[in-house]
Amino acid sequence: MTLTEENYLKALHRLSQSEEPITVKRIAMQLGIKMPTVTSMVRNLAAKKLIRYEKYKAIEMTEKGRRQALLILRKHRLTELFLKDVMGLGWEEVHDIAEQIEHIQSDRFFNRIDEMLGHPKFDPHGEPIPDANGKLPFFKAFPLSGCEAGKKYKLTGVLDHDGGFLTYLNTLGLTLGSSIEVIEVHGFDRSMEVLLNGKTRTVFSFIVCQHLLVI
Amino acid sequence: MTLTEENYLKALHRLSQSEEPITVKRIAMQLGIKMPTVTSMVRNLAAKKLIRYEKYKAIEMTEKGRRQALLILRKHRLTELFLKDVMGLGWEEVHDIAEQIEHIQSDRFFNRIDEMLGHPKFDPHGEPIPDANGKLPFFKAFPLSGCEAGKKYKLTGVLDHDGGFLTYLNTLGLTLGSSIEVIEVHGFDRSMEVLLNGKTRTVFSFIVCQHLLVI
DNA sequence: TTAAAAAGTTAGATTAATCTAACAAATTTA
DNA sequence: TAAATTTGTTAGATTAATCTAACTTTTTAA
Repeated sequence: MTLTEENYLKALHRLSQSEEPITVKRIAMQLGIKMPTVTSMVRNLAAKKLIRYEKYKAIEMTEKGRRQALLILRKHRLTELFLKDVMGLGWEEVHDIAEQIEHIQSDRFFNRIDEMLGHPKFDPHGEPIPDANGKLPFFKAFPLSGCEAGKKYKLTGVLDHDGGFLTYLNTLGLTLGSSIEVIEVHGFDRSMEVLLNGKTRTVFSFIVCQHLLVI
Repeated sequence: MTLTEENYLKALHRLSQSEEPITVKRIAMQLGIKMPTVTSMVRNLAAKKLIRYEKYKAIEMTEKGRRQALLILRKHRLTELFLKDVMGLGWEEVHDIAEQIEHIQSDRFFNRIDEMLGHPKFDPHGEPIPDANGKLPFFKAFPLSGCEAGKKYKLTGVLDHDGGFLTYLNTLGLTLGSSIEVIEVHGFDRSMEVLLNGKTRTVFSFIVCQHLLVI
């Protein structure tokens, strides 16, 4: 596959996540190119059985196409985590670099990254990381705000990457993988009494709970 | 610069290291492509002032072209070291991956690699690593076998990457950056009495000395 | 010193990815 | 439902990087 084809597959996969059908127009907007360019590329991708395409009809990904897209997504998400956790780069700068590294062809390289990160299942946005076969786990991380009192969860991601919020989590000793036990949920402001890592007891406002992704 | 242009510059730089003039034929062989392809590309590179080119004459790199080539070489060599020392991949497998990663566009990424490696000046083949401005140090590492008694050197690379040799160096506590003081050189077998890191005293055979690169 | 060989160039074709202009189909709306 | 709008396709051009075939220049060697 060429680099361009890989980028189309990624865009296609992203578009398939919404309810709207995948159209030539949407692909063109997603990639910032013109519609005729898309028309010719979808014919090419269809010839390679990566998508199903009929003139004037909505486009669908095939199982093969989805698998390829997820393998690229896996490389992208593992790379982002690696750049951040191993190389110490900031969240705001990792995306553009991962966008380039995701096209590197080397199983050894990405498997080693996966190992060094301890085979993570989610990226810090709470998005699941596809496995080496391009398969996704059935479940997805959800915000702590929807959780029940008396249950225990694991922090897998955050939805606010602002310095302030992350610093706040750090002072609580809360990192990816930490346990969060919900002791009580206060109805009046939807704040939560929580026990962190079985040690620290504190209160999370509803806003905070909305930004913490757990499984 | 396109990926292809970067690869031409790398090839050009490598060819410029030998005594032979740089010809269309040699470039074509180096890159495994046909001569007419090279002819058109050298016209392009000349238009960009990266090389000097006149029909039927030998090709020369300009200062600008050399600088670009060295910046790519810097990325390549830093990447190789990183893959090996930080990610634990083997010497035999790092080249192909570095060949791809050297084209990543991100100063942050490579500067961070440089930092994590402690700003290495040489790769383990004894080849100097160009600095962030595409400048090479004036000197190059040389084998210990040519060194004088009574002087102190720093280990910067090895020419034998066999497991056995490296294990031998490890048991002596010798790593990149270690100091080696030559106490005496025995004329009859050209072996050397040495003091390692100011502590361990031992004897290196001529063969060993030939495989240790120092400055 | 000229003929043969090697090296280099030109011309023209090909492929991937893009574009604009013009036309066609599908959808929305009056 | 017919006109207007939106969406999609075709046709043909462009650019980068490559090729083959044919021709030219330079070098080597008889």
